[in-house]
Amino acid sequence: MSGKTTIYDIAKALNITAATVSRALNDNPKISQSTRKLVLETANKMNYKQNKLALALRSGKSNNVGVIVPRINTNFFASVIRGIEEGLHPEGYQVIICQTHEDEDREVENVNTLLNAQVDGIFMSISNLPKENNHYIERVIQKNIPLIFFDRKKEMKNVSSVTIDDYLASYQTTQHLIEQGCEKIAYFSGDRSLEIYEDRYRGYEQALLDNNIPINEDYIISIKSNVVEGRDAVEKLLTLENPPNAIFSTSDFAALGAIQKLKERGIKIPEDFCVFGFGNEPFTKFMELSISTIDQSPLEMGKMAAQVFLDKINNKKSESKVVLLPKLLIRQSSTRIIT
Amino acid sequence: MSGKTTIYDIAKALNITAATVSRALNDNPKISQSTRKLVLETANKMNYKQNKLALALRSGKSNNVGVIVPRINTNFFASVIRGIEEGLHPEGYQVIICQTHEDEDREVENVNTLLNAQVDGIFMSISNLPKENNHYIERVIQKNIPLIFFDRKKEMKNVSSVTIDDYLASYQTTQHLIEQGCEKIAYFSGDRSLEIYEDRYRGYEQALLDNNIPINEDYIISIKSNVVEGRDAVEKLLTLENPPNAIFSTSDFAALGAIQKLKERGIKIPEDFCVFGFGNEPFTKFMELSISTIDQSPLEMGKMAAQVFLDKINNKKSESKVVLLPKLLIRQSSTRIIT
DNA sequence: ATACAAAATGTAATCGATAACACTAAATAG
DNA sequence: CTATTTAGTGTTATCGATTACATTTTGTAT
Repeated sequence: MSGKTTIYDIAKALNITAATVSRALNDNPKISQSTRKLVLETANKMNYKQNKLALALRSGKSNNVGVIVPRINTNFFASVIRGIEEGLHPEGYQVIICQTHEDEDREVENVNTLLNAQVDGIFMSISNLPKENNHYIERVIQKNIPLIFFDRKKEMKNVSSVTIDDYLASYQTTQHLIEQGCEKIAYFSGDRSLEIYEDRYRGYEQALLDNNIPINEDYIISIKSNVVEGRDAVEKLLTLENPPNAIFSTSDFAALGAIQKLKERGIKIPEDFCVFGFGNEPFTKFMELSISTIDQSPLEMGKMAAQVFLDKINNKKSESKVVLLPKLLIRQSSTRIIT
Repeated sequence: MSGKTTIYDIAKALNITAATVSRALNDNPKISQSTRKLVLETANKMNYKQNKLALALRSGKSNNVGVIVPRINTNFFASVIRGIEEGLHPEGYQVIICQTHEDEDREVENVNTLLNAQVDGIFMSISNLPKENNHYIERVIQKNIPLIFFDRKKEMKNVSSVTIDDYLASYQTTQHLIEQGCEKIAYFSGDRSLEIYEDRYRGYEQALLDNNIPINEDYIISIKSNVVEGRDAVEKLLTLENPPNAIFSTSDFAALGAIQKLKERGIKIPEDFCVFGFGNEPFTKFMELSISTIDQSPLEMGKMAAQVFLDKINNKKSESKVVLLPKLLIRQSSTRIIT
């Protein structure tokens, strides 16, 4: 009795067949009330639990979905996953999580693993820039398994996506900084071969152009999302002949690093210098000098992604491109003028 | 051609049987080099991927493990999960994540779901205090599925656990605060019906006793882990006739709330008041006034839990109780004396 | 009581991979 | 040149649940 009761065990106990047991358990109309009741009672007594694997093999649906993210221990990704989980759990789906650690090979491997596991759908925030090598993504599409990109998407046919309007977020932020009296705005960019970072850059650029501010290439620095890179970037900026008086960082962590370094140099924020982050990491709110940032509504993003998946599964829509509105959180680090 | 190649398809293509194909793919010795090569080539050409579900059904091993946590979007749990994932991925396991939202029913439900899904092991940080109702846990043990508690454990036979030495962490912290000249130490406690919170309380208590400081019941406040509760608790403490001059909070978030409120009241930290948190949330380090806290090594905890699971699976050990050492991170919020 | 419809149950195939056992063919021993 | 080993394949049952189809039982009408 290692605790594995199957419908055959129940059938044997009641001297009927497994088919009847199955029908009873599934509320099949072709069954008498008496046997149904008997089966249900016995199943309960024998502590029967349906083997989802057997079901999955037969039905071709595993009731699992996969989520592929660069890493899970950042607020953003953890929250999106939570959103997906909350959206899908009521429908009986379990979430399988894979991390790529920003590694391209790992991403390919993860996709394959999930396909082997027969997941019913894949949610993914891409880590790399699958140059021409979309092979592994094509395979998902071919197998007709719903694929939903979130945040870091890639424009493709037959693939859904849920993102925020990164262009708008960036445009509005830049506009805000200009309104605060900053015209020399440095920009910390992520890898622009990823669509979101390209969109953000375009927003920044356009806002400057619309305000007749020329683009200064010296102000544009490519960084990775961490504190140290923010510090280093500021150091570089301050050595310029004509240093900036604001930073729009596409990473909250880099924004934090920038603030640290600026303070060390005795530069006053926001009086002398404004800083704006991106992502609404929890710490941005907690700081003594709270950091202005952009909220990407990760929880809603996850829930929306779940909904897109369900719509596809239920044949309501074949493909959706959902774009959420960014929320500018204007806090102390960029507030000179109180309106 | 929806992209589902099975070994039968390969067999048919080569005019051999599925058994032979299976043997070829599994490097079975009873096969000729020529057919093996042929099969491998054909499998590759037909883009064959093994169906893990079929394998799982037959072998009884799903190669999935389940993780049950209160929530995933906090640094601690996200990091533990990351650790588990990193420890298990090389062995071919996938991680399925479930959240309880601190709800007892949800916890029971999650365990059942994971059992149905035939997971090979369950990692869990318990949300509730299964009074006498250990039924759902017993079932896991009966089915002989490795169960590993982490952090929030419950002492049980046949169940492994990975925790830090909460008693020691608490004792050392209290001792540290006393050494900093604080003898009136308030204590923010979690729910003491959970073992970890009881252990932490005992450490606090013992350290005071060992220093001949009487316990002041007014200083002991039960809180939930968030900023607001920390603020409220401080307010209460400051109305006391004899208010404390230090707080040891078992939650970083509450510690942050406390610091905010103390500053608003013009109380200087650490000169007039020391604060110590618990958990090493990222923000504690980033604050202008960095917050002293205790690191629980969540990544290592996860990796260790993974190892404990593997040891059990491989019959190396039947049950392990691993206790990691806490790391006191003494930062500005509790540093009066610089040694 | 007979015929026939309706209800309830049984039989067997299926999902995909594996493995114990059976079998064929070639290889070696005598 | 026959006997026996052995390398290589084939046959078939299995994991657990579901379901189309077949069969039995029950109920109803005449």
